[in-house]
Amino acid sequence: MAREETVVWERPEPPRRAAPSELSRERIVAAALALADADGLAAVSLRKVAAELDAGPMRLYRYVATKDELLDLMIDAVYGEISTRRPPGADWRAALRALATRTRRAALHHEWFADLLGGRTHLGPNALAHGEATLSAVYGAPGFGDADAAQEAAGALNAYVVGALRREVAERRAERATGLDKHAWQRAAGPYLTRALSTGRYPTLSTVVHDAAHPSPEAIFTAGLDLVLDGVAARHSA
Amino acid sequence: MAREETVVWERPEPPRRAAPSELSRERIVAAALALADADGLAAVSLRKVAAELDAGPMRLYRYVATKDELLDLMIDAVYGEISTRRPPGADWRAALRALATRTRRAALHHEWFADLLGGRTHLGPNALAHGEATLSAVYGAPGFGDADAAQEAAGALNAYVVGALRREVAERRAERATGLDKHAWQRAAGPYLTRALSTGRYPTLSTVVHDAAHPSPEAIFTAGLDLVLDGVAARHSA
DNA sequence: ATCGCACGGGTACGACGTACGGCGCGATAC
DNA sequence: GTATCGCGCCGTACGTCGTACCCGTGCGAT
Repeated sequence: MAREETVVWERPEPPRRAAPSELSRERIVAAALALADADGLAAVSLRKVAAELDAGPMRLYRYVATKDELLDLMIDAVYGEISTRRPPGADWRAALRALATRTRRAALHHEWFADLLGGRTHLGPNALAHGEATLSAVYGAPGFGDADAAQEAAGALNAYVVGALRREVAERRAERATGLDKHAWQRAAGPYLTRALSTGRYPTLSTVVHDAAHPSPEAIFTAGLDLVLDGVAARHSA
Repeated sequence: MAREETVVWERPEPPRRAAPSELSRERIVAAALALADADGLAAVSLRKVAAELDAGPMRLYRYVATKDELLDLMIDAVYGEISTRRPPGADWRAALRALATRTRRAALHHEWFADLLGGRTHLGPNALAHGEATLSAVYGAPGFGDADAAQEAAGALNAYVVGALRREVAERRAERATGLDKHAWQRAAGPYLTRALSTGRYPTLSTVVHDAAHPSPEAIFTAGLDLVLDGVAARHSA
């Protein structure tokens, strides 16, 4: 650093006790969440997170071994926002419904969460708590004694939620990209789609798209959710 | 380029008719698939794909506007590998089962496909054909006249498949990362998990993990699949 | 007061997606 | 036949990324 190239007088003071900004995983993750919420996952870089905390990039490596690890922490933070409290007096079905709905709310609040959902095994404490809540909703229920049955039900439900949320977020983004137009998506989303559908190569698809009532995203989510829960119930009674 | 800074004799010839390597979307996508299959999605960069075809990076931009567009083409190429032919004499249930199973096979063959599943709206011709096949399996079935019901069933099934495949691929990778050990995953996957489970904070989770039979991934996939199909059937008869 | 060591984090590297603009080629005008 | 023009292809270069490396700093032992 500027060995002798200037005289003392015009050489800056040593970097003011560097950056006395206190760091912690919590502060780091909070800053990362803020960036991701504001501008998407792509806006989360170690450099930007660090800058947000008045630090150089490498300081973060004391708290996090790799960028992926930061993402893991972010995921678990969101799981932490999803309450796992069971509504009082709720049967297994209502309990599962509540968990799924809350997960959906979290994913819509942090759209980047959907990008990460199911991408790597989530083993953070909050994710485990979420898994615990899901499993205990069915495992305790009468007639659900089998551990395998419980795992199967919880796994299937979870898979549905992951897939449904990813699709919903993807559609929401596509919609937003074609201008903020309200529900003109299925006919405005690129004249391309209209053209593709009118080629006659996808007859069922175009009939269905044309005839369907296009319910709200929330209605679609709950309809599919109930469908899966019906499947769980079918196994349950058998 | 080297305006006059050397004499002719030591100035290289003009770049030999550049690279006469013939390009096409097909060749580009094929090269990208090969890279992704070999080393994962992260290994797919425009530079590497181009290099594979003896071209400079920018040549690809004649065929593809952006890297995301290349990814879209890759996705559609995989959808193209998934046969949409309906098994002869199959009812709606068998038809959906066949589609889901084939999708799974494709995702296990191209693990990176799972990374992209559900991430953006898939509107390529092969993806549309896949959607057509899914919808027509239920829309034609007796008692499935309602377009909304068909869309609901197809959507729920698709969401399940996306979530289940992402989880399966993620687990497979985690397993591979802890050494190639066969099925020691649930007890070796980090002593961390064992420790976490023995804290007593996840009682159901640890009971279930301990008691469950841990079936093969394929069995898990089909079990969940049948559960969802049961749900579809429940709606169907109603 | 001096020395030695450990380690925190700044500097720098290689790779990325792609904006930009200059070079070379084909078409047009004489 | 030659000179000029314009366009479009793609090489060069920029800004950014994750993180390896290693130097300088500050502390504990002497």
